[in-house]
Amino acid sequence: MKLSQGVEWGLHCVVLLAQDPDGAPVSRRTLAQQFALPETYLAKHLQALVRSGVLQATSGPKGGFRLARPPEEITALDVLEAIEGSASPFVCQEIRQRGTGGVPPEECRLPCTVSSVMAAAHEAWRASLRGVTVAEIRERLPKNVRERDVRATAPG
Amino acid sequence: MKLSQGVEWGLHCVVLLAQDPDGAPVSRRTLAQQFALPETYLAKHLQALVRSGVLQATSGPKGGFRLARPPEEITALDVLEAIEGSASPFVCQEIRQRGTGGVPPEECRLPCTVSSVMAAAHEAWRASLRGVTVAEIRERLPKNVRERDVRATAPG
DNA sequence: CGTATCGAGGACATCCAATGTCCACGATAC
DNA sequence: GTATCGTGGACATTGGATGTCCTCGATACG
Repeated sequence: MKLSQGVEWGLHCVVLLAQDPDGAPVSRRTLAQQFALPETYLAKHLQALVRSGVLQATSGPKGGFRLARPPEEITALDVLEAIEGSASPFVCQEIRQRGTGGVPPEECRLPCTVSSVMAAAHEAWRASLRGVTVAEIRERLPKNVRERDVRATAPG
Repeated sequence: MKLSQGVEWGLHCVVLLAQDPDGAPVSRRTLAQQFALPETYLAKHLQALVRSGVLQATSGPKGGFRLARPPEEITALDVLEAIEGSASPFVCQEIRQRGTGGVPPEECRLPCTVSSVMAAAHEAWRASLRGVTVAEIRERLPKNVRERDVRATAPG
């Protein structure tokens, strides 16, 4: 089980954008340079965040990305599922229906017990992430990091 | 994020073995036929369960696998981490230290906030799985499945 | 002791998603 | 009009998951 590293990129970028929610849009180039990330690949994840309604994009010169909602209304789960998708990491293959111990389909209308246990764990995981907002993450950063100006060090 | 299907195989096999904890060992062939799984590949996962102390293996004719502990003392987490490993799905790449916004290493002795949030979610997930034992899963199976004899339909 | 049946473990092939790059296109500020 | 931006598709690369095969040691049975 492995999470895409795009999740880390997305979370850090969204938190960074939360440091100046109403400022000018920040370009993907600036965001990529901020963390030394490959720009075009980061762009893929930023696109996913736009499609999910977490970020808002602006075209043209002076364009870029900003938060689509106040950081208090964006949860870590929003960012994660925008990038990773919301599918459960456990996919039940219904092996109970196969082989010499096969259970007939008419007895398999409900998910099997194993599947239910895994689903409950996934929901606990989601609940944990849903309980943390981007605003809270920002508040928990060290003071000097929290108050950094995103655009200050962007070279020409 | 995706779990290995070996987790599903392992859970079903362990639950099956829990239906007759003190019976004769069940061979990997019988287990594979029970769910129509590829035998040699299933063997890899069974080996992992042995290495983690969940199963106990016996060599020679009449050999096979049985539970290493009573099913009340085996949790879903034990089985899952035997097969998937116990590493967190989120691996912090410390991107906060890189790029134009780089934080100096001496300020990074503690894990970053993003990493902490992800770690808490992972722990919530583990706690959920740790709260369910193999014995409980077995109890929640339909009666006719729960009482099936593992070896009954094994052909020669 | 000899043989057949079992698990352990390594070498190897295959497949697919994650990662990363590049280009054509439309939008927009100046 | 042009340069800068995001969008989206095509493409190459890579590593892990999946799956097979072979050798080895252990053991039950005669």
